[in-house]
Amino acid sequence: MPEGPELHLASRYVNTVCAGLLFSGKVEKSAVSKNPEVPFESNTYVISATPRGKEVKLTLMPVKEAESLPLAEESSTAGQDPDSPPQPMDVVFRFGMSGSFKLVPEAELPKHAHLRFYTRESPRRILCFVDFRRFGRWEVQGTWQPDRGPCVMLEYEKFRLRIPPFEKARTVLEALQHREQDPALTLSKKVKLKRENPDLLELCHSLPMEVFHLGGKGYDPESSDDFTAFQQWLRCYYVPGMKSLRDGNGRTIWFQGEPGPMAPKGKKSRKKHSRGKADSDAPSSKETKPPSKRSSKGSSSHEEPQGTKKHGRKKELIQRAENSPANGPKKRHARARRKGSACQDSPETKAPAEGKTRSRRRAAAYKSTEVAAGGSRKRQARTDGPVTTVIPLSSL
DNA sequence: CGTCCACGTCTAC
DNA sequence: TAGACCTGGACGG
Repeated sequence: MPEGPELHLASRYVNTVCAGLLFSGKVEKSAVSKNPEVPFESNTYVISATPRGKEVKLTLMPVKEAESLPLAEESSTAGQDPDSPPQPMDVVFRFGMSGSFKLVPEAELPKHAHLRFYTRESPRRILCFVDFRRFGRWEVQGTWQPDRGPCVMLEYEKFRLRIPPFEKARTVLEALQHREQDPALTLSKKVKLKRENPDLLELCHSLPMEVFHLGGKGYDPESSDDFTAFQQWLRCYYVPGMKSLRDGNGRTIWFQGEPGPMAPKGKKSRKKHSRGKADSDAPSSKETKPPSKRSSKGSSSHEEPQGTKKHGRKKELIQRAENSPANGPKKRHARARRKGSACQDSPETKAPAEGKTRSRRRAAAYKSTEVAAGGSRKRQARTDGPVTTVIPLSSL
């Protein structure tokens, strides 16, 4: 679950479920993951988490057991000097598109659990890093990525610093200044006005905060099938009647009203998927199909959202929205597909068949702040938050 | 069955 | 600035 607020919630989840929980042994990595092994081993350790933007740091902290050093017992330290206790270790995670943490009974190891921390209890449990698409990364003894933007949850004030170097951005910020209210007002009045009439920068913070306060409704591995609260919260993303366009990076931007003067015009041909190189993980097959060319042009931004039009999603969404008993029989899951896909992910487990279909229609509406940020962000900067390096005046 | 799409980075041209 | 990296659900034929 990759959005900023969700990583924040993931961190809280880990700290909640792991509070007072003792872990033991080695950290186990799935065979298919290309991420590094985590060479940590301890008889007894605890786990805590720290969030920052779109990263979460797990700290593995060995616990000194005051009384438990019976000599014979320490046989389990493979490559470790028995005399020196294991050192604490930090592991920094990025979640990619689908990463999450989940604490489960050992008997219920989920599919795609690529990193596993075992508890010490008798029926063991496992804290898993679950990531079915495997875009997530972790780094042993990692630190926060240096060129990331500030955390919208914890470092919001940094967004107010560093006036962007380009004129238009400065103009915009000046415009925000000019919105300042009457200096004669009391502070509480000013705060109140600001709350009622938030500017762009204000929203960069308040939106993720709102998601965070949805709490378990938005991110909760225990009841991860229920996204209704989050969907209710969304105003544009996949909301019927809203428009969407693809930006220069091929990302679909949802919005209401006019797209603005910087809207993508040309609509270049889409990315195509073709070659897939046979990985040890991949199901072989002949991947030599010609680049399927389809050039969807003409991004008529009025009309319906492009994505919805093409695939009838709008219908689907309206249907969902109207999914009340009064609407008569829907054919909804007319064909419940049960594909027994070759799950190479966790070969050693019999992947509990888990038939729930999770809704995919959930994501990052708060990201819509990027719409206003225009396309000119710093080259390499990751999109942790609205690191609005340039906010063209015209886009406001 | 094939195509398209999805909450994000990375890196090779 | 395109692909690459992945899995899997929805949909079209």
